[in-house]
Amino acid sequence: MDAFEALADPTRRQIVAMLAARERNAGDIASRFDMAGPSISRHLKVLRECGLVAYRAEATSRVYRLNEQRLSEVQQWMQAQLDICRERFDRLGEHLDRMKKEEESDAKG
Amino acid sequence: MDAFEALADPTRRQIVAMLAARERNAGDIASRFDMAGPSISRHLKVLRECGLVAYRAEATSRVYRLNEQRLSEVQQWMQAQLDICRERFDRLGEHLDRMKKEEESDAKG
DNA sequence: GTTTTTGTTAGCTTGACGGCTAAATAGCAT
DNA sequence: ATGCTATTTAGCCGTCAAGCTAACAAAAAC
Repeated sequence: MDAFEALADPTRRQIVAMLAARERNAGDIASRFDMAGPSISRHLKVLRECGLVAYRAEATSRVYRLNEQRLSEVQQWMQAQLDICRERFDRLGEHLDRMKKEEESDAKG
Repeated sequence: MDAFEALADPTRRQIVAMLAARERNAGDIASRFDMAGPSISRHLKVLRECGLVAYRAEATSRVYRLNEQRLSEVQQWMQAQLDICRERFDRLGEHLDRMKKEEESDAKG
């Protein structure tokens, strides 16, 4: 499952948001959801496998952290589409400006 | 289906990218995929219903365009998480700087 | 070494998604 | 009116995601 699919799930987005603020162990994360432990564990696995989070073992617990790099890749795709869209919009503005000027000079000439 | 789920599908992301560049009618979009027309039509419906695209009727065809606003909302969520993550990282940097300074003044004193 | 704590894996069920073909709808042309 | 083109809707099917419970693994504590 890729990062886009992983982020499609609201529970996983919440986990990402939690880890953006600070790292947490699996139990801490699970305790904040009204959902069985194994279900959260699976969500964490999905996030791990697509590279959105990583963890380190610490005694019996696993401390998860967000992988800012992978999230950034997704963000950049969104940004790129917006840029393309807005750049086109800007061009349209310029185009209309040109049309307006030509119209004015036509009126004069 | 919300915008995050809609963007989880690669075909729909391609459509979004196509429409970021310029508006296109349904047939034009469909022709660029090795997939039956109705399948693309369904993808367009999903994108419509979550507000990522809109269309206007033009003769027998429907001209689709990207709704930059909705895409922007998704982008902003990503950005917010990254900001939180990076702000924390910056704080850590400052913290380490403080520690280093204290260490230095300890060495002197 | 057994028990406790913490977390993951296995196995099952259910519901939704995404593809297809066939049929319906809507505008345009003749 | 009839047919032509563009697009969507209906209905079907296979796959897969996400939830649950029960079982397993590994480190820590006693």
